[in-house]
Amino acid sequence: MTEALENEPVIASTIADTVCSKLQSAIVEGIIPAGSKISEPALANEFGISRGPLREALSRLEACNLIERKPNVGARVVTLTRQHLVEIYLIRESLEGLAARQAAENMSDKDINELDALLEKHQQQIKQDQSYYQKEGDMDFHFRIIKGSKNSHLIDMFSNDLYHLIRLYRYQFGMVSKRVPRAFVEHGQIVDAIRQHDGELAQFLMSRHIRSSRINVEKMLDEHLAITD
Amino acid sequence: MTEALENEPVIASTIADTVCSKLQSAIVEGIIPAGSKISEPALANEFGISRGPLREALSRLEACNLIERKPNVGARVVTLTRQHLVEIYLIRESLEGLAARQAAENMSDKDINELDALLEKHQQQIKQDQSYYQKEGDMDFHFRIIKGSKNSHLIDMFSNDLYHLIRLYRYQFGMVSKRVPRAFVEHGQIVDAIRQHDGELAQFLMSRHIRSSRINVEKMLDEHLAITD
DNA sequence: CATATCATAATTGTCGACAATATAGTGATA
DNA sequence: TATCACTATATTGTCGACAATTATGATATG
Repeated sequence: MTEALENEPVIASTIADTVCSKLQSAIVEGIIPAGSKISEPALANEFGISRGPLREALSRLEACNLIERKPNVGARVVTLTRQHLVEIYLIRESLEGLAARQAAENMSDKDINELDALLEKHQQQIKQDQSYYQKEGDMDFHFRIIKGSKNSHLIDMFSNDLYHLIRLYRYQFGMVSKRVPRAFVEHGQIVDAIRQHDGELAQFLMSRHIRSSRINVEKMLDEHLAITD
Repeated sequence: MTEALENEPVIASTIADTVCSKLQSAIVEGIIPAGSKISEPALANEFGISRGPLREALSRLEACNLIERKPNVGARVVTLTRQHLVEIYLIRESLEGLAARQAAENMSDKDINELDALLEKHQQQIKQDQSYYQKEGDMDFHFRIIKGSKNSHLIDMFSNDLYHLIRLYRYQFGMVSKRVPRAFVEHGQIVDAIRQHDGELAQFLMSRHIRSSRINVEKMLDEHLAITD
């Protein structure tokens, strides 16, 4: 609860901020479909704002890699290709391994207890409804570990860039894997390693966890087995 | 030479683009000192442009982590702390290890030959003038490997973010290490591994190379031995 | 009929002015 | 004297209009 207060010190948000958030959600959830062109006048009209703050929001979306802009031409929503997805997984394999290692070194007992609680909560959710865990819960866990690393630059990289792309992929490809039970077990192993402050082990387990996930995804993509349960 | 043409298809640069580049250089080279406040009217005046494109440039600088912006308050040039520097080194250790691995898998023979040529050139430069190699040459080498990974997202992350921060650190702390000869040897080992397409080895060597560099930097920072040769 | 050229329309980039917010300085009060 | 409140100033955020560039479609020509 202390955290909750610290995380939102003061929210002096500008129009560009709120619009950027809304657009992030809209793109991730596919409301603005992948590959579609973005018209500045149209969007500005829709939000009832001027083009100035909208352009600033677009700048940030470009930094998030959610849109691509060409000078004097315009912006398009990014389309996630298979190759790009693999690239992101490889990066996660590498970076989240580091995050787990630093989390094992830097997380406080309180942090770890909260992580445990999250795991417990996920177990409940899985019994009731796998889909939530698959879409957002898994992300919650991974993000928690990133934050636990206390590596501010690492946290930044995920918050501004990778986080949205991963969510985008989940919505866009929207396939349900049989790995959920297995992934949950692996999450438990990672937390154990962190609790023992075994950085090396945590790194190894996290890297392998994501690698397995990647291989699973590659297989599903190859077999065109999206949405097949 | 094919590459050279492909890399610069057409340069339809906007004002925001060029100003952003100039500001990047100015900040990295310390012309705009670390921690200094950025006044939008003043800067716009200096460049002879309006505040519109300047703000867009500032948005990108924020994405590069070269400045920090607070709503309704303004922008300040980032000041690189010791902790932040260590964070970046840890990230490089992780990411450039991955880059080396993928470079070993994906670099063509032509790419590798060019890498060899670069190494050769560096050897000449070291004999004449260590300082260039220290400041930019080393960066050239590392960036070349990143590009060699053919991992577009990885390349993006470095081009937009880490690259500038690393250069900033070099200028800001501006210390000369005795590791130059050793580092050069390690570069050679890495290229060898890449030539043999031994991804695992390349990854190991690159990670260790950066780790050594980090430890060296930490030691120098602890001893307050900046500028001491 | 296909291609090239040119004029038109639409979109993006840029500018200057106004509104909203934060900072600095002054004066009043405990 | 220190602290608080308030005013004045300066800076940032937002807007609407204009300029520059690109995309579109019609027309002419081989």
